[in-house]
Amino acid sequence: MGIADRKAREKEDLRNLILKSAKKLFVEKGVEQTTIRSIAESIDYSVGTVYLYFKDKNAILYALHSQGFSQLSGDFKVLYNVSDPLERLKALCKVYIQFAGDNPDMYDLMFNLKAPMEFLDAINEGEWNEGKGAFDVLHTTVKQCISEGHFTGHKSEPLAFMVWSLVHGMCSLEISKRCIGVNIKNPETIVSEGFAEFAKLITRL
Amino acid sequence: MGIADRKAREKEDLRNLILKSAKKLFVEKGVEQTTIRSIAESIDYSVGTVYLYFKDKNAILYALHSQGFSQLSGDFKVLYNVSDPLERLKALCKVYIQFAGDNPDMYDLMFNLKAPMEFLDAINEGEWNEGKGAFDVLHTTVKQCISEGHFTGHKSEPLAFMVWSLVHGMCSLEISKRCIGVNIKNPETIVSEGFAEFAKLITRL
DNA sequence: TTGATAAATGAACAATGTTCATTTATTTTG
DNA sequence: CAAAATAAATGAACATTGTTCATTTATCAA
Repeated sequence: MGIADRKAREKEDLRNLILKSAKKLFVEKGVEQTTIRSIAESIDYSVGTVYLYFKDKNAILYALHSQGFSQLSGDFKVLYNVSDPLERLKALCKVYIQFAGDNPDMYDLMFNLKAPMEFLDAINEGEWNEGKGAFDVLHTTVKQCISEGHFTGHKSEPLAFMVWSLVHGMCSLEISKRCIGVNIKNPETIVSEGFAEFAKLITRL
Repeated sequence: MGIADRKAREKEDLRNLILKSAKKLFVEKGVEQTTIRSIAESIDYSVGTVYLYFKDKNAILYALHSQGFSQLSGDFKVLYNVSDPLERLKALCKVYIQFAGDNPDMYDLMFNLKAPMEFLDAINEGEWNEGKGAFDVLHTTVKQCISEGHFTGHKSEPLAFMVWSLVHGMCSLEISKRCIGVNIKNPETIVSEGFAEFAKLITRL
């Protein structure tokens, strides 16, 4: 059916238009300041139409949340070129940090906002495939580091979690501007400096 | 003036009552679900009265934010008993993690919520003494580790930031339940296991 | 007792997320 | 092609929020 196809395509298009506009407004004005009305208005549709495509505001947040993880996964693809596991581990952290720095609002949405996860709870049984995929890349890399003789006596999963926590913590603190409040000398470069210390630290192991 | 004193005390009392009740509701129902009306109702005062004692909702959040840092600083006091800097550094992390685990909602309010920081921006020039104090304890400890021969070739401030990021990241990921979504085998123990890996790692340096 | 000051009230407002009866557009049917 | 059926879109209406402020009530000083 060509007509059904076209209608499906049109529905998909409008759905994407809503998401695109919502993301733009989120980045510009923040999640809380972005109203369904403003989203609707920005694409010249009525409020009700938005609710025809998304159950509620959290559903929009979750959809963007998913898009964010797709993008991050895409960014991770450059890691295929790095054969040495330890170098790949460090490169992975850098890609992660770069992503957070380039898309702070998106990062916040993905990791700090609770709304998308609540939506996830409500829908299925907490299955969060995007996040799982990203963590697996890290975990696998750590395992490869270990099997190449690094991190002797360490367990892969807690170690991977530790690395994730480290980079996530740096990005979160930077994004929420807690570094500035705490009077760090160079808030602009503290993340890369902090990570450099970590890289130095693990290179010897 | 005894009367003026009593009145000042009464004002202080009511202010604290509002805070106490607000904190209780925040912990029970979450920050967003707690309305000014519900706070007022729970202490049998009218909505307007709450606004007599706090400029707006963010002011309440910031007051609790400050209380949280006071509590954390208090918890840090046990560290005076630990003379070895490296042991003290590890103990500091443990106290931090313990605090976050015991008061997840408070921790979230202190480190993830943007509202209190926005309030801070609005009032004075981003001076955030409570946070500064807590970071200084960490920074000083790291410096002492270095002067005792640990972490050779590392810079104290970025290293302190790295440690802070690590524990903050672990606590944040745990509190926001991202660990569960990502299919970590034992989400209940991953924080202590992750930290154990870190402790093992720095003990050799 | 009375007037002034401070404290407390709650109705009212604007903004928000959300719903749903109604209208409009599109497709299918006779 | 007209009419019925289906799908899509609308926006007025509702409940709930943070916030304000004219009014009332309580407290104190003269």
